[in-house]
Amino acid sequence: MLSKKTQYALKALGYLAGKYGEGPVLISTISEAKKIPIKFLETILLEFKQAGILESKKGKGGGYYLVANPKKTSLASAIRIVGGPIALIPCVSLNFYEKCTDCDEATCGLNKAMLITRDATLKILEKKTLMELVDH
Amino acid sequence: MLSKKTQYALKALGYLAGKYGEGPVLISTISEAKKIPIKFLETILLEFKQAGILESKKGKGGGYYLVANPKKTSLASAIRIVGGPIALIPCVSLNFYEKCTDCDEATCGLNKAMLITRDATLKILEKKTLMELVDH
DNA sequence: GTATTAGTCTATCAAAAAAATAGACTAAAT
DNA sequence: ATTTAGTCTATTTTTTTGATAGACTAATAC
Repeated sequence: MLSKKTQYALKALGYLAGKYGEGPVLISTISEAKKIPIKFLETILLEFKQAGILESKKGKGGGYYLVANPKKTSLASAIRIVGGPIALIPCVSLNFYEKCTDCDEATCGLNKAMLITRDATLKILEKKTLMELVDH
Repeated sequence: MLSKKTQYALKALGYLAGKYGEGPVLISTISEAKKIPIKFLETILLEFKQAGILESKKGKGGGYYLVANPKKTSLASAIRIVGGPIALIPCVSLNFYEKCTDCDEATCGLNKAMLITRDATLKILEKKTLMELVDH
């Protein structure tokens, strides 16, 4: 299950994707529209800015906006920025890999099963983009 | 990511699947083989017993064993017993469903994307069985 | 029938992660 | 200069996860 932070993040990105090309959107606007605690949302948006997905403008008429076309960013990369692993167990994670203490990956049945699962999940999340998060 | 408890659970079931038909296995044996804290493992095995996956025998020569052929139990059901949701967000979970507070599922883009992801994951986890967890 | 073995149950406890909040600071626009 | 709005640092609260202790009960062997 994705953490609440990650869910908030995806909702916020979906909202911004829907406003793409319309200039900066206030944090408070997103917060109210998507029912996200404003201070929590601030840190989420900052992380995306630091990752290069979002840009911001200060002062009057400021806010956050997507740098690139929402079709350019996959859900997988968005989740990784803010939420961490997509794989179900660490020994099968691309970006958050950790070696098992008690088993040999070459012979571990669990490893193999989870690897297949991760591939299927990833295949979808790499293909889907922020565009798909826009409500209709 | 699956909780450590769920990972322990799958490892334990894999071990028992490998010993299927050979009579009861001591908790302590599984604990040592798979490096699982014994008291933690006790509660996990109990949960599986209560769910009807495992059976146990007390006293000398006792232990835990699989009730049915390991091919009969899917990874999805094993995970659900001990670990909870497989879906990435609650509004898309079959067994741990929770309604979103801030969106309409019919029009929510996130909901739709996560539904597709869940289906793909589930398709695999429903097909794979405890048999696949056996090391080779 | 009593000693031993091994699972069962209840109760906590500790640590880590997740979620939320507060407030001072800085940049930009009017 | 003032207002607006994002940035940064710090802290707190809550929840979840992971781990442990010990008394109890059932079954077997002798």
